[in-house]
Amino acid sequence: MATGRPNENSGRARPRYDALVDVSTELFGKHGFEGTSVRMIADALGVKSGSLYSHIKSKDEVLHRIVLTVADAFFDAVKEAGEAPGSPIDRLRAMCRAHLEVIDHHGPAVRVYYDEWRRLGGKSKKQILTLRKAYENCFTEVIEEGIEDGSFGAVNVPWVTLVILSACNWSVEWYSHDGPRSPAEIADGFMEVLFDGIRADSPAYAAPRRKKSAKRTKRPASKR
Amino acid sequence: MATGRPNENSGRARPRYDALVDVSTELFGKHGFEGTSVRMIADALGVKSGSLYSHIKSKDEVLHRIVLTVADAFFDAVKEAGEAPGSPIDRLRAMCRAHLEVIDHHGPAVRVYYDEWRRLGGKSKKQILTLRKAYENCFTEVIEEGIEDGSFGAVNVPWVTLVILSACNWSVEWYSHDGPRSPAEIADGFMEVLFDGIRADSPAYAAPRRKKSAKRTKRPASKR
DNA sequence: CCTACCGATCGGTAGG
DNA sequence: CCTACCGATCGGTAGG
Repeated sequence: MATGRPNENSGRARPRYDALVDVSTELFGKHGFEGTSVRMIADALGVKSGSLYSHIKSKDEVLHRIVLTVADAFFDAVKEAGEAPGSPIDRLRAMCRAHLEVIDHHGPAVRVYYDEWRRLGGKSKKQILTLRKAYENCFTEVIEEGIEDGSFGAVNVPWVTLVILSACNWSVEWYSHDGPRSPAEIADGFMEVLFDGIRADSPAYAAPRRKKSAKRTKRPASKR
Repeated sequence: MATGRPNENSGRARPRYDALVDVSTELFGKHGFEGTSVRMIADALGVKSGSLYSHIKSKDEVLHRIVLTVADAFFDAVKEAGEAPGSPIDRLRAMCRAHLEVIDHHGPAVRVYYDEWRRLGGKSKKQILTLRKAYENCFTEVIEEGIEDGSFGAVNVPWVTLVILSACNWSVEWYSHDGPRSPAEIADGFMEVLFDGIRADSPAYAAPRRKKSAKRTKRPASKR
């Protein structure tokens, strides 16, 4: 939050600008940034293309705004979840859930974020990379705390971080708001795999079967 | 393999066509498909843009060719690794390694595959989705075998499949040929996390410390 | 927010 | 593989 938005102007409401960003988000998500013309945006707003430029300086500015908003949302949500009270495993679960909830809530803007952030210019791109790094550090810190307080074993922190980040980030490719699993259920699924592992002699699989919950045999949302 | 390439012509060598695809791959990877013009491709080949059309029917055809080649490569490599003799855990490791090796070997074509496959038209897109589904089934099958033969616990197959696919697929975002970790080392890292989990009472973390190998405290390639 | 327009560039074709 | 060109469209600006 407060990372500095393009065209920021003292918090005044700008409904035209917001509508412009919203329809641009839809179009960038569907056709890609380069595949979307300013005339497509203007048509969707019911105005002529020249009129857009009283609200924006360039098409790139709109992309920057979309990507930055999502990067802020991921960082803020995960940071808050990671700092809440609770055991390391519960906080890790809450961070995954928060990540999935951002995907759920921001919809097509998240697609634009993942697909187009690298097309941003030098300074904007660095801003995104900084936010992303801070986001990742939230995960690393909770894992390290879990090792220190005995919640987790002597795991390899970077590998564990990478696996959990991969699960969260890849979920943009298959998650659907209308799918069969909620963000919370998906976070549970991730945590189950990460916590228990798959080795046969893990305490998770010792008789009597099925601890925790009965959902071990159900399936998650369809994936690709 | 043999999934039918666009413009296929009885295996005859077509060095001009191949060079065209190679430079297009580089340019699509750097600027995106929509951000690359046929004139940029022609310039890189040292010819005029009109001359390209004696080798290709359209710019879209080139994208189809690139994406299909990578989809084939992933499927073939993972299938072969999954069918080799060995324990389920070793085969799973080999499949991850094979995935990373495809990323390593195909370089920018893999970027294009992940970034642009959804811009393909209806029939081409379905072809890609079919290959991807078959690729994923390879993982599911090995995991199921591992449960049956007692190598793994009574894990939730879809969630485990999703986590391992996420780790493999997300690696395109951070893997570098010049990075500190080989595909085999990365596969080992993934398998370590997936097999052992992170719970403190896993046999992996029982005293005496450090089984398997001593690299539990080293770090993987930098990630984002 | 509009009209009118800028120069540049787009994917692709005709005919050699 | 080239010249020459097609009509369409690009992001953006001037002046109201």
